[in-house]
Amino acid sequence: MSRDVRSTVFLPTTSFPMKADLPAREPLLLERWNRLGLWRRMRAQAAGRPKFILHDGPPYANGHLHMGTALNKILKDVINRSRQMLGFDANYVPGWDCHGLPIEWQVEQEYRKKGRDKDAVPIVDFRAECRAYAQYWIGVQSAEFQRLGVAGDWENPYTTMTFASEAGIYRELAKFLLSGQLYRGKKSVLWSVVEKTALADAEVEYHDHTSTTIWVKFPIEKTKEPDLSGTSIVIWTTTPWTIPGNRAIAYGPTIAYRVIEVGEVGEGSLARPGERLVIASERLAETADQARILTFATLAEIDGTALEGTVCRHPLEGLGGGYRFPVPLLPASFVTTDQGTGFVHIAPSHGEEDFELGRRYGLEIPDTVAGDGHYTEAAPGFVGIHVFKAAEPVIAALRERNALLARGTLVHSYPHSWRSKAPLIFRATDQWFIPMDGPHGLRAKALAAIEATRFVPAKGKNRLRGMIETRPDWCISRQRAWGVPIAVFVHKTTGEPLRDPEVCERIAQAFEVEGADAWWTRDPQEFLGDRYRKEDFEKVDDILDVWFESGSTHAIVLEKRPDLGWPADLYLEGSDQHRGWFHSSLLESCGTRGRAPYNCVLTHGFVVDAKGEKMSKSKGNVISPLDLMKTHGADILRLWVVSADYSEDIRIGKEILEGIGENYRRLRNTLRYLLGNLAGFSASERVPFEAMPPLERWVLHRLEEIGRLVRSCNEDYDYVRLYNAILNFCTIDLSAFYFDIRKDSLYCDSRNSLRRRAARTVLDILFDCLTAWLAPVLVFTAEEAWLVRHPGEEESVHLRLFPELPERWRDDALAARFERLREIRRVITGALEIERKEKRIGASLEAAPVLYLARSEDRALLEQVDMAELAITSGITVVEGPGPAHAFRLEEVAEVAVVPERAEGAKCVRCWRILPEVAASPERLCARCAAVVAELENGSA
RNA sequence: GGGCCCGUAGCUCAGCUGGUUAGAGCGCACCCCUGAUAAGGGUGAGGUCGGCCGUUCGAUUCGGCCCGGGCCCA
Repeated sequence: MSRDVRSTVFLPTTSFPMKADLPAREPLLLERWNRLGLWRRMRAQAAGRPKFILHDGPPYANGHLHMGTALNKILKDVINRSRQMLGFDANYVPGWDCHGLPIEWQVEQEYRKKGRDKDAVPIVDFRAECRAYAQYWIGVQSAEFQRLGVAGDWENPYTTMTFASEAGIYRELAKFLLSGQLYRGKKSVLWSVVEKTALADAEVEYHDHTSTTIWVKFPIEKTKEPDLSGTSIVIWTTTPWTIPGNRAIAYGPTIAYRVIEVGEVGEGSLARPGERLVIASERLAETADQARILTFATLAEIDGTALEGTVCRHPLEGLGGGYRFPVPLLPASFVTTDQGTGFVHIAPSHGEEDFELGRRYGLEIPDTVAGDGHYTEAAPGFVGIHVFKAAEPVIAALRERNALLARGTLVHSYPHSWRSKAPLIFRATDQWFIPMDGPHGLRAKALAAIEATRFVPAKGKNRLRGMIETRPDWCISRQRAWGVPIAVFVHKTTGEPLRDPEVCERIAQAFEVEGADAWWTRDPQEFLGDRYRKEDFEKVDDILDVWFESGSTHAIVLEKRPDLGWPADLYLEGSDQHRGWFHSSLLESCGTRGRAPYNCVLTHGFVVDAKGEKMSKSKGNVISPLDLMKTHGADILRLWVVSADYSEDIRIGKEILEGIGENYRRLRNTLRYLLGNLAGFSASERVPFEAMPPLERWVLHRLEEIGRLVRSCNEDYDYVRLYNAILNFCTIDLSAFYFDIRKDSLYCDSRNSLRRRAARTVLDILFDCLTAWLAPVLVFTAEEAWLVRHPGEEESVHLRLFPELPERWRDDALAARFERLREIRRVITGALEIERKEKRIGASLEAAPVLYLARSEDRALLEQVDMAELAITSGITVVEGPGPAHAFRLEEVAEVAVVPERAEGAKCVRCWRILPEVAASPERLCARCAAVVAELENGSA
């Protein structure tokens, strides 16, 4: 052999590295896209196409990204990019939720560190600091989202705190006000009597607190149940000061109760022998013990349902001339027998459950306690006493009336103010509500809108419907500073809010110019104009709940921006947003526009650890997307997103990421192999479909099939299915079959050979398809691969569309033939595997098996293709018949038998096939290779 | 405690309206190749379909209970 044969072999060559090194390479691609102005180009290119609008649910502008926000944004990005490549104009405008308590809280904490007092700072200055704080985190999060490869209008996002947004949100509120869908009512909220303000849940700390507990007798006045007449209901409470506010007693309809008559009592007992009491059976022993009742007789056992319609007298009846009202017994599911007596005293002003129950049954909601913690005139006998000092006076009054059965103390977890550390109380306060029912029928509209909306997965519909069906009126007011004000004037004598469109418009215009601060800085008379006098009105100082704000983004973003549109095609958030954004957006939009702001709602689950448990700092199982960026890269994270079923909770952990890495390498190597074998490919080399060998036509058939899957999976938002299909295609069809078979042709056939040219034509198509299909997910890798093949300053895979594949490629009959061929091939590889184990062969090219086919259809199949080529053997002999008994067979492949034989002849030094003709060649080349080598020598000579 | 939901091989997922020995890829084990080489090919072992009890001729698929987990309320 005179020359280096290896140099005549067309081995793959590419600059696309096998090692991805994503953490280093991705930032370079991001820079390139910024230089290129890729986003603007994508928009310009899609101008005029049908729009696809995924409206971004605004994350809260506070803190770094976590796995949940990363999952959410990546999923949105995959969908948007896919729609863009499907031929839509998928503009994506990211947004941020900026107002609200957490930011106020952070700013206030910074104040405290510096020893400043928030209340001493003018509200407008405080709001400015909150604004700056939000702006800072918007910058941080924006950079982090972009690092994940999320494409969007990052230069022009929306936020809820721009002056335009504040004005827009106020205009939405004004729609509710002017249409009569806004009323002021009472609500029981956690209240600090020290700061004289309502507190939100996040401002509450729970500490142990020692409370005085009391057992109180409520004499029955009226009952249907004869066993109950002349008895008293016994309640237990940890807040004696709420007794003046009592208006009802709750019982459990499924709880068993007992009527007892007190026998002997111990020393100091407040119980009187002979008196009759009603207590839950399960709580009897404990209660008797506490009351020092030594003996008692059970007079009757009754079900909770027997208590229906029973009415008691108030235990303080007559005190200070008050408490002369009936105290009804009401059924409630929250009554338990874990503690107490199985009866819960209900003070509608002083507890959430109490309040809701009171509202449902139309109870009075008295203002028994003022903001500073002192009893009002509504608490006769206690006026001016502070509730924290009320236990003894209340107990004394109860004892006087023989209404106290026992007292004690209890150490329990109790809410305290995070600021003053003082214990909190529940107190009825004025709040603003949007009614769910009534003349506007918001609930009915919302339920109808849910029916008209597509939910992915479908179970989301039930969840949202269930919440809308049972929710109380929407309380939209908060007693805070950082938000859009409920800019409403209430008439001092009528108590009615002023509903004047001109006033509202003046307020809105002021907000547009100088932001919502105007509500605090301007003279109210400016808003009221000439027709009203500010002295006649009370200016509301509450702000809007942030859920109303984010619920209005459809109006201030989709409707207002000319590059978007209303309603949205899709809202996509985590499943917690059934209670949150899906919910508030639905109510806001139904209240103002009569329908949902979205046509489709997609929900995803939560990110959990490898065991399926939630990630938390205390468990130490938190995985940060920002860390993964540094160790794995965004494409790995993105691949993780599409490889998981987002309709359920999504696990992440070391093993899972390793698996994703394996799959990533498979995809990357597929692209690399394509690139390597496409070196120097040009259009002139292309072979028309009709001239292609069956194997190529089969690959094109598979491509066409997957091309349709790409479209249907996008329609269904089913990325796992698509991802698995593409991965399996690369692994089973390409790597293990098509690529393996075509190596011989690609490496050794003449450059002019039809077979090699057809193969390269198909590789080119494969490259086009795979880079496009992977581009929405592997945004960096697909771009990197694309640029290797299509270098150019202005080039980007993200400016492409998914290829339109000709339907004529579809050939189900051909696919069926290949299915059978691959079955037969499996019998051959199975037979060769035994030979390998027995060390009779190594490479499959060392074999030239005898293939016995009993079926004539199978023999006909083998006439259309070269089975040796498909099985990568040096030869094959096809014989009619069942084959000898010792032949290799597979149970699941009927009527196929293989007798392995070693290939006869010598090994071609170029293509490594073992053929008889090579033995006769002085250069040890097969006929094909000899011709190719000659061709190359002539060409180079 | 209540509402909604989930639980198929080590991992990620398929399994239509109940019906033959429950599938795929990855991983794993073994073997081969050394011209995709921190690659590639082949063969194989892995599942009492969370558990228990029902309905049924028959249940991974329907019902109940329990266990484990998640979201939202309380």
